Amino acid sequence: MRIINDITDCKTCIYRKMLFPDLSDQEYDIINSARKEYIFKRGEIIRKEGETIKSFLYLRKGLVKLFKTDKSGKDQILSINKPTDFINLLSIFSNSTYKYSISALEETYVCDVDLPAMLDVIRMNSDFGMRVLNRISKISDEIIENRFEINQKQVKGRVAHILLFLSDNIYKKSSFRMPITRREVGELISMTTENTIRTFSEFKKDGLIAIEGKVITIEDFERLRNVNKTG
Amino acid sequence: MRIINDITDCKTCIYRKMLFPDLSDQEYDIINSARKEYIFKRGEIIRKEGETIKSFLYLRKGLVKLFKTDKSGKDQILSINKPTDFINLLSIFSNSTYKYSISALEETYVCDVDLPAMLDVIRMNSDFGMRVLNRISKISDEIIENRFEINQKQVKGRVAHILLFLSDNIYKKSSFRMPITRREVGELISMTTENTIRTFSEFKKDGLIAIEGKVITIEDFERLRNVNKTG
DNA sequence: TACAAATTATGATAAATATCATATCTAATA
DNA sequence: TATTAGATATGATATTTATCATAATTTGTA
Repeated sequence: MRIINDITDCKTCIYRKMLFPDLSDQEYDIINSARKEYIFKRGEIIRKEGETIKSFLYLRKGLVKLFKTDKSGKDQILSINKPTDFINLLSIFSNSTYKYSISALEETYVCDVDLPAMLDVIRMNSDFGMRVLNRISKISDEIIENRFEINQKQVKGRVAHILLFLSDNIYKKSSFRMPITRREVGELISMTTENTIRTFSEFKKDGLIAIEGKVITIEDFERLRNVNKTG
Repeated sequence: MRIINDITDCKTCIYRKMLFPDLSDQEYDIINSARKEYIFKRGEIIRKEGETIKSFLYLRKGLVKLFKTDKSGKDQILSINKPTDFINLLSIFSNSTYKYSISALEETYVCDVDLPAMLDVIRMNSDFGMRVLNRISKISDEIIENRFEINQKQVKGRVAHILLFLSDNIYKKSSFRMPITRREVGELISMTTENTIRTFSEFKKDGLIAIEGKVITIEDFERLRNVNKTG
């Protein structure tokens, strides 16, 4: 992890319009002066379950996973998040400590705004508050919705679900480098690594996808979407 | 469903201290005049997936389930909620329509406050807003946490989890009338009705619980907690 | 480059869970 | 009260998934 000293001013940030379109100069200054920017390398832990929540985290660039570790040491992945998500989740309002960990799946840029400063601006500008709330709550909603989907399916449907999620939501391409290992796919869909791998092999054999090293190409969207629905 | 015409004034409501300890008279009046109170009988639907969210719902008395229905018509229960939960969940901030349905598991009293009035008071009183947010976000957090727990376990552990949830969190007694059928227990823990029933029978045979009609008595907490942890 | 560790891969088998069938019991209601 | 739908119960069997074992391949790093 590396702190960026020469940070971008929020006023000129390219993401400004996505979140801060209507703050006053004073409000910008409060956020800007309470803000740090960090780069995390692939594999680095951004926040660990149990740590005190001290700031809002805004994902500027990169890809992260939110996960929990059970007593036996096994991980369960709650979600994969991309720019420009807030990755603090709801816990920021209901808990003082993180209930999950966050780690970087690729080089990731995070804006870190001190909690009190952010709450001050939310209190000053309730529209901004609602927008933040809206964005944060969407992440919880998606996790719940996603678990609902996953729970209805069995292995093949679950793997298809994840492949389509990566293709449709993250990369918006039919060909992409897998950002997570097969084990992690398993942690995301509550399946063993072996069965996840087997399913990838089967999809390849059946011509649904092509696998070249880490690169996956979806070759038959129609059938894959069908497996997602029915399998 | 029946509307209560002679509704309790928030200022004198016994639940006041749990949520509204510090509102001004003006703020009370805004909420009070935008408020209705309903009684739902056991089995009645309180809100249906897809309906427009028009109000905050506060559970005064009773017990409800939040559930989603998939394409094939099967239900999945997200959570069971008791007084004095807000039962709107997060969707209230991130969606305009319900993403799940709510139904009454017993006679249930619900306070229904128009959304715009509630948002006005939240804007006027940010401490109140934070308290509401805190309460709502806790429900989402609990759903996520609960799924995490359930996913790690297999049938026996899952059934034990639900029995202990009902005993520890809902009734705070070792003996209680089951508020949901075995099918619904299955919908809550992602298991078939048959396997859920079989597990109840097995717990009975092993002396962990006693079953008399709808009444369940936990007879051996220690072993049941152990099954919850390990099985 | 070479080594170690992690990842992907696949087979054989065991275990868990779902499905189908049938029967009894219970609760709602005409 | 008689009827019926739903809930509980249990067995037999099929299907799905996990576990264990072993090997090839890839990746990170000394």
